[in-house]
Formats: sequence, C-alpha cells, structure tokens
Amino acid sequence: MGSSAPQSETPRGPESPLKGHIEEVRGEIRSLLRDNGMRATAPRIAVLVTLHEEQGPMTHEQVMDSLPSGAFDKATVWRILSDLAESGLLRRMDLGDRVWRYELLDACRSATDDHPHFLCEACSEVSCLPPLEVRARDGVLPDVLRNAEFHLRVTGRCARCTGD
Amino acid sequence: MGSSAPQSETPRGPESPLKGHIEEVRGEIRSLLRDNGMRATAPRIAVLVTLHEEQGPMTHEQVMDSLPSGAFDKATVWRILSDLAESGLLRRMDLGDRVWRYELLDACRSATDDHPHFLCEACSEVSCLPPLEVRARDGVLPDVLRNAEFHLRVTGRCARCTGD
DNA sequence: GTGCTATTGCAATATGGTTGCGATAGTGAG
DNA sequence: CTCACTATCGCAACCATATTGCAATAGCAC
Repeated sequence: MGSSAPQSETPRGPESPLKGHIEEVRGEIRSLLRDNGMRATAPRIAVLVTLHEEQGPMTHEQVMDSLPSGAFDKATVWRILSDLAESGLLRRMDLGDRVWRYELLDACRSATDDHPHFLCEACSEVSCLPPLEVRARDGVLPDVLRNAEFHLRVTGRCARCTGD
Repeated sequence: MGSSAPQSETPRGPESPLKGHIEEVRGEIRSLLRDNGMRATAPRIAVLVTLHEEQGPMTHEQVMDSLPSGAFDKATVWRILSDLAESGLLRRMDLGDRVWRYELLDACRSATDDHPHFLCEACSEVSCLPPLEVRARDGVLPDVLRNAEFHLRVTGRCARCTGD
C-alpha cells in the first residue's frame, strides 16, 4: 500500500465543514455495518461511501475507478460487493450487458422498492424507472407470467442516442 | 473425429421416412446458407438443424451438448453462432444470466417479430412471450422511454418454481 | 494492551467468449 | 471428374469478468 493511506482515520479538524459531513456519513456506515454483524473495515466503508455518493447502480469497475488507485485489491472489492448484496445492503443486478451492477439500498431506496432500470446500449447510461406494469396487446398478462414472480429489464437506445 | 462421422452425407435409403425428412431439412438449410453467400459446411448445417429442432433460444453450451460429442470445436460453433446472427439467420440475446442465447429466425419466427422472453432464474427455462406493452402506474410511459427505442427482458421465477 | 478471528491482499483458477494461424474441405471452373 | 482457390475449421492461446484458497493483517471484545 502507498504511503498516503487515503482511507485511514485522520483526526478531523474543526476548520472543514465538508470533512465534518463525510465523517458523519462514515459514522452512519460504520454502525450500518456493525448492525449487520460485519466489521467496519476501511475497504467496506470506502465502497459504501462511493456507492452513497453515486446514488445509482455502479459496476465493480466503476467502484474500483472511484476508489484511490491501488488502495484496495479488486478481489476484496468483489467480495465486499457480493457480501453486502447478500446481506441486503446493496441490490445486485445484471442490466443486460453481462456486468453486475450494485445499488445502495438506504433509507431512500429501500429493499422493498424494486424499481426497474433502463440501460442505453449505445452510451451505457443507466436510468432508474418508476414501477412499471406490463401486458400483452390484448390487455391481459400472458399466461406464462400469470403466476410468476418477475421483474423487468429495459434496454435499447436512449432518446439522445436514437438521433444518431 | 470419431469413426461414426455422424454429420457425413450418407446415401439415404428408401426404408426410412424420418431420414427422408431430415434430409429435406438439410437441403433447405443448405440453400439458406448458400443464398446468404456462406458455404454449406457440416458444422454449420449441424448447428442449424439443432436450432431448428429446438424451436427456441439456445445457449452455446446447449448447442454443443446437442451436437455429437467431440464432433466440432467450441470455437467453431461460437463463430458459427455469431456469424449466423450477424447475417440475420439467428437472433442473439442476453436474457439476463450473462449467457448469449441464439434463436433461429426462419419463416415462422421472422426477423421482424421481436418478441420478448422470460427467463426463470430458478430452473433457467426460457419462454417466448407475446409482444408486450409497458406503462407506469399512472398509465403513461416514463419520460426516459418516451423517445427511446427499447425492448424488454423479463426474469424471475416461473409459476412452477414460485411454489417451492 | 492482548488475543481471537473476520477480513484482506495476493495469486491462482473458473467461466464465457474471442482471436491468430496453419490445415482442411466446399465450391466453381475447366 | 479433377483441380485450385479460398472460406472455414480446429487447435491453442488469449481476454475480461468473476470467484476462490490461503497466509498475513487488522477490527473488535475483553
């Protein structure tokens, strides 16, 4: 690890209100982890801070890129993402481009709010959609889906990319 | 290759009407390939016969398993599947489990019929769905999708697996 | 502080898919 | 029917995403 140790617990000076805010977030994340029986380690906190700041689904690669380069091992971040998804702090999804994305489920985006997403195949941008209803042309739900639990994934080209 | 050479052009005897039928299919496939400027090779015919018999989307692995073991190389089958998809004879799709599936587009399932599919996450069974319409709870299409080209993917647990 | 053990970091491995290249075999011309 | 041309095949190497084994490290309870 480099000498700058970017995730270490630096003493927070009273001169920076921004640092005060991030320290507060870190404190909340810390107890979130502890409440779920997990140790509040530097890489876990860093991953959760990143996802908290992004406010949307992120790929493993995007998380790695947002973290200080070389700070944490990619396998560690993989494990953190899948552990957190398993314990319900994150939602894991494959939007259709065969890459896992992880979305923080905090107070605003709770575990019960299972909203669909739209992935633009041209620009790879992801948008959150409101809950959707689906039906066949004749207005009814197809037999296959009648007694099934299912969710939707929407892919295509967004309005901006359709014009190309 | 084994001594049984299962894909070779055996002279068809008049005693087997079944063999007569499969020979007819092979003949059609042969001209389908030639019409698209491709050579009618044994592996290509075998792959297309397999997809024709399946009548639904198949993964590369499923195609390989249906083919006589060791008859064709996996890279060859991969190339065949993507070449045929590129020339419009197959449709290639990712249903959400990060595996490509290929569906034969013949007279019945034409290239214009872009129906959605349902993938059961528990039993991995794929069902073809009729064309679907989508709307938000308030009855309108979300803004993000208004001017977008998009298609749907439906995943979840089928009626049989929901009961578990 | 000290010790227990969850977690990390590294390296190796799995899986789904792709590519380079010499060998093979369809196909059209003769 | 034979020949030559070249598309295609088969093999092996490679790539990216993802997962796992294990010794070293570092949270946390006491």
